[in-house]
Amino acid sequence: MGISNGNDGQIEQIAIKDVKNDILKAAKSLFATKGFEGTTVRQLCDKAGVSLALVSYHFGGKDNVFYALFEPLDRNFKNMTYDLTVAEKALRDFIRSFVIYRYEEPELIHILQQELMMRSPRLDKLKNVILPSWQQLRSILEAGKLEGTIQFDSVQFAVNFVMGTLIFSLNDSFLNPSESDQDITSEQAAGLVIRFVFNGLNPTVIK
Amino acid sequence: MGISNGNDGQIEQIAIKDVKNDILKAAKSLFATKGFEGTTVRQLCDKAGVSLALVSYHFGGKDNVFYALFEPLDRNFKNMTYDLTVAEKALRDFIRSFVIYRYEEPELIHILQQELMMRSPRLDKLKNVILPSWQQLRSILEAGKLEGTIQFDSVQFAVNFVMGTLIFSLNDSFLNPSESDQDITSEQAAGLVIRFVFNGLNPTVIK
DNA sequence: GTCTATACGCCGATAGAC
DNA sequence: GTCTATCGGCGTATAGAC
Repeated sequence: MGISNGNDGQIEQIAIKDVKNDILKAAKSLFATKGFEGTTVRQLCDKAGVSLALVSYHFGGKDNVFYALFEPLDRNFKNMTYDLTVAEKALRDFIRSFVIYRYEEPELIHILQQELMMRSPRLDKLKNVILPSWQQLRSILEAGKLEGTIQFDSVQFAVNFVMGTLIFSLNDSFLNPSESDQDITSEQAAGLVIRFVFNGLNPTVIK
Repeated sequence: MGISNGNDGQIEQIAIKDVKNDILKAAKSLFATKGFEGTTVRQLCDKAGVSLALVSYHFGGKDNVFYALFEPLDRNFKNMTYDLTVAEKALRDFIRSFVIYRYEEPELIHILQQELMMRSPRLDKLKNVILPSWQQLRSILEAGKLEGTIQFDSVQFAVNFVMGTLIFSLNDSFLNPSESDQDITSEQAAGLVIRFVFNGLNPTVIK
């Protein structure tokens, strides 16, 4: 149980083959590029350089490898809160931390998006990871509306707009084949997203 | 070949069982809710009320059922062009037609999103359907920047922002469990999206 | 054209040797 | 703990009767 690092009680961590970690690393990469169902346990073990049986032995099945991937993310986002009395700053912070996390863990976020789009049966156990963010954003937006600093007609649409912008704020090599990676830092990207969203939600001129 | 309606040369179209169409209808619904790979040919035929063998007989395999779904969309979007000399209007029209089409064919668009997210092997044959839209939007935005009516730093990000907003502009029952369907028309929804995007791309006040 | 029955491959999981 | 070999199930496609 818990966050075993594969060599419990052992101090020497370096250069010891950690099968569980190898499988997790392979899974993160493969799930991100081919999807959960599009990845076979055989591919997983090949990439990890271990034999077929070890996924079941260490995790008890392919599904549990998947859930194990999201344990760190779960721990991260649980503790995150925003001061709703200054909604504008809260929104800015929310966006920045999302964009930055996205740059740090692009595969994990991408897998999450895939599962969301597919309405996968695994989402049920991932609710703890996803819904809090959505609800935080909604609370921030509603607080901002009361405060008068954020404007919109429908919370629903506003939440969707912001999340849509956030989720598509990373380049997609398929959709943007010409331009290779832009050399933009996560901070710069966060700035662009913040500007777009803030302008979008503060309609100074009705067109 | 082509758009056979299942009873070639026949005038009487009503109440004749059209197996091909029944399969397509079932496929559209099932692919949208369970994904392409998550749907089996058996489920497909059950829902269509025909026997297992007919998918292969009429379409030559599950894959071809999928591609057949997008033939009408392909024809639609091929002919669509926008007058780039008035970029602001072009952008408005682009957004409106996208949102409205999304309300008319929610399943088709949803399937497209799924496939995009999964980087599915089927995307290659769907390039003709997807890339033109992306490129049109990019052209419009670039024209607007020259014209001075649309402002942004990075085309890349601007395209992604707009597309993200568009794609997430429909309600997701999973992410918004409380609110049931909002009674909003496609025109109203288009208006909301247009306002968000236009404000987002016209930074009148830097915050 | 449409059906039922079946072939064949691939997947996830496990048994059992080491 | 890790391996190889194998089981049972399911998915697609097809053969063959009608």
